[in-house]
Amino acid sequence: MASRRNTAAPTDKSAPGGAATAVAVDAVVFAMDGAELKVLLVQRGLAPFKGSWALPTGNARAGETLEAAVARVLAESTGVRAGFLEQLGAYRDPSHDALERAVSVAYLAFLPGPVDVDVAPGTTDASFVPMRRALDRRRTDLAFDHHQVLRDGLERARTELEHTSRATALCPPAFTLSRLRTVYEAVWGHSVDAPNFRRKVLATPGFVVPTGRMAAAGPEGGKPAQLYRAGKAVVLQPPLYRQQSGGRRGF
Amino acid sequence: MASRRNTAAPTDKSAPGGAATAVAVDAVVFAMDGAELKVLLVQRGLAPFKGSWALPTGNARAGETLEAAVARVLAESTGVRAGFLEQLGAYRDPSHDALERAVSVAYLAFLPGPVDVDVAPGTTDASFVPMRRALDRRRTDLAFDHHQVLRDGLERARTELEHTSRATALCPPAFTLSRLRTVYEAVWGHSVDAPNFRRKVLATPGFVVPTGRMAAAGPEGGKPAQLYRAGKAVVLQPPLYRQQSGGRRGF
DNA sequence: CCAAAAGTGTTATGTCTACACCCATGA
DNA sequence: TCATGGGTGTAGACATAACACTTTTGG
Repeated sequence: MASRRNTAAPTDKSAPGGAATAVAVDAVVFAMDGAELKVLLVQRGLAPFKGSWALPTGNARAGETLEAAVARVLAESTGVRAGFLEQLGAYRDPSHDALERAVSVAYLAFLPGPVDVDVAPGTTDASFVPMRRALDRRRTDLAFDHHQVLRDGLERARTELEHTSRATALCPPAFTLSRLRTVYEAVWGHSVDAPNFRRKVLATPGFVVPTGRMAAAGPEGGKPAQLYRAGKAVVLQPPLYRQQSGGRRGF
Repeated sequence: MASRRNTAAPTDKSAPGGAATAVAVDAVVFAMDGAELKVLLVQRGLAPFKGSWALPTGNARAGETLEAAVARVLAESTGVRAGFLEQLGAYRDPSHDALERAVSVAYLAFLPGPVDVDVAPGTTDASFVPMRRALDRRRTDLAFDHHQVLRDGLERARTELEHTSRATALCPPAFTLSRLRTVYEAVWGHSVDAPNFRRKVLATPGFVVPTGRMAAAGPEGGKPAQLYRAGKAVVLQPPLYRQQSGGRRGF
């Protein structure tokens, strides 16, 4: 899954010449793997939290926007390139020493599937791990306040799926409505009625656009499905409501 | 409106003994004044942006949470105390010099009405100004990236009113449903049908609770209205939808 | 009595949910 | 022909918007 990378080592420090900015950026990168939602984690090889898992993180450089910083940190520490990174919030790290990590700003990104991950110098492992495992404190010990950041990222993703078309970012360029539905089911943690889902998606102009092509039928048969691509709409009006979180089947 | 304060001058710098944290906090404080929405601004008496208006802002101190920092900065620079401050987002200041304001974290608060505002040392004026004027670049020149922060704050307030009971924070402890409706109209920038609004608010359990008391009738007469107080519900289910922003009457 | 504002009723229209049912494919 | 999954139909429950109407006050 993760391969040792050969490129030059990132410093993971502030840019030489610039003053220490004390601003860290964290990346919450979600990806679908089959019907399962996974998140990108790295295992730290250096203090603090050596040996713990963590979200990809690093320091912003002087003169760099936060978006550029998180994209660079993500690429340098895992080799992963994310298209759109959306700000999740700012976190005052409880373990902050005065200059380093005075504050960290978390960003959220969606990928269609798990991609090859580099293990950068300073880390001992890096991979996409199932959400359920990543959020379980008994099984995964996350560095800094990354447990809270990850929880917030999941909650943000859940409401994003209700109100925007961002779910298509968790699908490949061409996808069936079933694939899109499994995204909703994986993120929300409960099943979604297929006929009604189909109608609501197609009734929202610009959510998905038919490609005219068909997907191959599954190995067990079944009617071949129409292939769609993401449309230009961003806001879903009306929204796609998830189940009230009374009976939780999710994480 | 604004009174000169006599208390000790805040330093508006990082705490003595702590290292420079480079983390600024900004406060977006909304208040209702009659049927109008206003925002708290201060006129800067010091560089940078001397003479410009700005949101109350200052630096976080070492060891201080962001919430504590913004509450302290708000109180020190205007004398205003806000109950609940909600994080709006992190902004990389385009005009940042390496150590100061490397990043600023904005917070949002609601007050029932304009309160007395102190003019702290380092500022030449401070008051609640109408949203329309504050957002109009030709009439109000805001320091830093505060124009964008203010726009984001208004947009956040608009969606908060749709999905949560936060609108009650813009009302006094006891209020009529008409008062609550004017809050929605002021923030959304369009009128709301009174009968339907009433029904939806009362149908949402825990949104408002009747006090049993009645408000006095207005100067021009009219049936006296029931007084309500805020309930314990936070999320509105179903939401109170604002008008689609096709015909904008607002800001 | 009139104007003003609170509050109730009503109706047409739309939306959501749950589930029955049909269609096309692989084995 | 059967299991599997794609796709359509539909009926009841529920929510919404628009507006007519009644009630209670001050002038």
